[in-house]
Amino acid sequence: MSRVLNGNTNISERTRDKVMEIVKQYNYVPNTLAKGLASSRTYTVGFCYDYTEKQAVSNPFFQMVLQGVEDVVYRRNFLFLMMSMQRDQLDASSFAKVVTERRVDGVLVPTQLFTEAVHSLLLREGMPFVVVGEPMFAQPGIHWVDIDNVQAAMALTRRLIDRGLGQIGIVYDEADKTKDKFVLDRIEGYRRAMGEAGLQAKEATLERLRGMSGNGCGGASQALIFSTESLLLDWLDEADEHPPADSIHLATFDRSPYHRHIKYGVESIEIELETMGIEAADMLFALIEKTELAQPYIKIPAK
Amino acid sequence: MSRVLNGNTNISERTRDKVMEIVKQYNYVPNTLAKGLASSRTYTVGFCYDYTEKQAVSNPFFQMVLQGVEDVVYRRNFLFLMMSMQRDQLDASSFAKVVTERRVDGVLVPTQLFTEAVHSLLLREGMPFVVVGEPMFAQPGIHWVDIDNVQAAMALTRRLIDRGLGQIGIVYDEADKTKDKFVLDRIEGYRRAMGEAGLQAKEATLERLRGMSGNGCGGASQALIFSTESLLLDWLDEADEHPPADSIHLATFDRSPYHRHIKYGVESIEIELETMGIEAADMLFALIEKTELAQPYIKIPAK
DNA sequence: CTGTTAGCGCGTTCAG
DNA sequence: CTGAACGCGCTAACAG
Repeated sequence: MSRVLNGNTNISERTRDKVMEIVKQYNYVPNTLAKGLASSRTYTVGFCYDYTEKQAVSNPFFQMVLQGVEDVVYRRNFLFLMMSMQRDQLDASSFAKVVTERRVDGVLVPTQLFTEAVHSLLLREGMPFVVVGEPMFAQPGIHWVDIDNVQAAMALTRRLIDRGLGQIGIVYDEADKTKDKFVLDRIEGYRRAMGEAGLQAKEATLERLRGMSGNGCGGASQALIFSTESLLLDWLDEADEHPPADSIHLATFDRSPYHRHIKYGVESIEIELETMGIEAADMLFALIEKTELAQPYIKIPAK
Repeated sequence: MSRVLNGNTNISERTRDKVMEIVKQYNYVPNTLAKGLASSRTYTVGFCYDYTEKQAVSNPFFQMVLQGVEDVVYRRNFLFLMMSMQRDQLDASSFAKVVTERRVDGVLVPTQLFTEAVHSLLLREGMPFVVVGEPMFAQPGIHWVDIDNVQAAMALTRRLIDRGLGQIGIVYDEADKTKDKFVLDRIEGYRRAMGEAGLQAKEATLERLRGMSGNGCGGASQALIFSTESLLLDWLDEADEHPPADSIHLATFDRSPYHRHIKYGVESIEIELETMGIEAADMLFALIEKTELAQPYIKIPAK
């Protein structure tokens, strides 16, 4: 009986039909748990998320990536489990529990959560995994998918340059720089675009910008690119107190419907979060099925 | 052996210790699947979410509620599964799959997704459930938890009144009104607060407001309360084209860090989404354990 | 109190 | 090609 349901070939037409009929009759639903117990697979993948990140700040990231993941997971007839994890509280997390109990066939881990401790746990348990976002530390055998932040920053910068803006600065946060790889990539992309246009790159933290306030909050820039959205919000706070002298353009990597209602124009670039979720899930399934992967990682270009 | 792990009382100290030692020694991890198969429980609850809702619009709702849910789910040593569902595509949804395969012990369903079809499926399968948000249709035996939107609207309205604003209108969308119960509640709360203050309530759709544009986009109001955030965004779009003649205050029920940077002041009220998640999950566990519930539903007051 | 055994519902043999 | 038996790891019921 299990043979017909699982598409085994060695089955006569007649038997198959007979089984199918009874299946319909009793409207039989296979028990995934039992199936899993017998085949030692769970037909479930896990998605790990940051418990500490309580910010309700417009965070399309989470939802969009999830959307993509769910898409392919559903198509494969899998389900997916959410696993919370507190930073540096690995043992107490439901993530650790799920992995050690082997309640999933593979996991997706956001780069912010992918510490060396997480990595070794995964390795020890032999659990397939894909990191969402480029990992903060390089190690052979780690598969990941990320947005091509260098390329996105170049595109965004070029867009400002094409507008005739020559004085363009980029704002970053010192702490983010060591914590999030994408901040470095965005700065890098900005530099390249400026270099190609023969313009001078100017990088500053919010504090440095404040020091240059003789020229307003923009430090003599016509445009400011914010490496993260929260920096943009911080800058806006300060601009309320000390408005910049000259007109200024703002730009960021996240989109918000509020942008067009801000006093200053806010330019942004579309980042394909959903695609990232899809690619990550596809990669994970390849690992689960031990398919040979063409490449250890994928970078998704922004449009 | 199963007896000691599951906290059975009829066990001698000596045996318990002996078992525990061996457990440590082999660092044994119980297999939840097998446990589930034997006890016909899954130690998992499902959270159903809207697949069609692709809007990355500042939607703290989802995340915040999830946060609360995860909190209590984790504390109970359960896990939770995400189940997508397309509106009016019940059969094809992973929600239906999870429920009929009994891969969870109970589910949480957002009111927007809680149709009669969903209800009868749940009933047929005998699956415990809690609706997140007040259901659109009344039926005995449905348990739900919601924000007290009437109270929240009253609080928000009063806050505007206390500011000395007398001409306060509320904006709603005709379609939302039939689809989302909370819109009705918010209008109701607004009415009450206005009534108590002896002020005249003025309700309008965005279209009606446009008609009154002789007096600007606000229709002679000093303040506008938007029943949903997307309406606020729509209004802002129109205000860019035809700015209101007089100064105007805006108010809404969702918070966004962008609000304070909008040309007009935006007042908002804190809605305790996380609490809603906690209460919903608690209620679900009560149902799963067949505990007697004090009340069929819970309304959470806004601060 | 404790050791033993029969399923839970499937996949996977192994004979026929 | 097909039916039957066994085992996945655990709980629950049954004797001791």
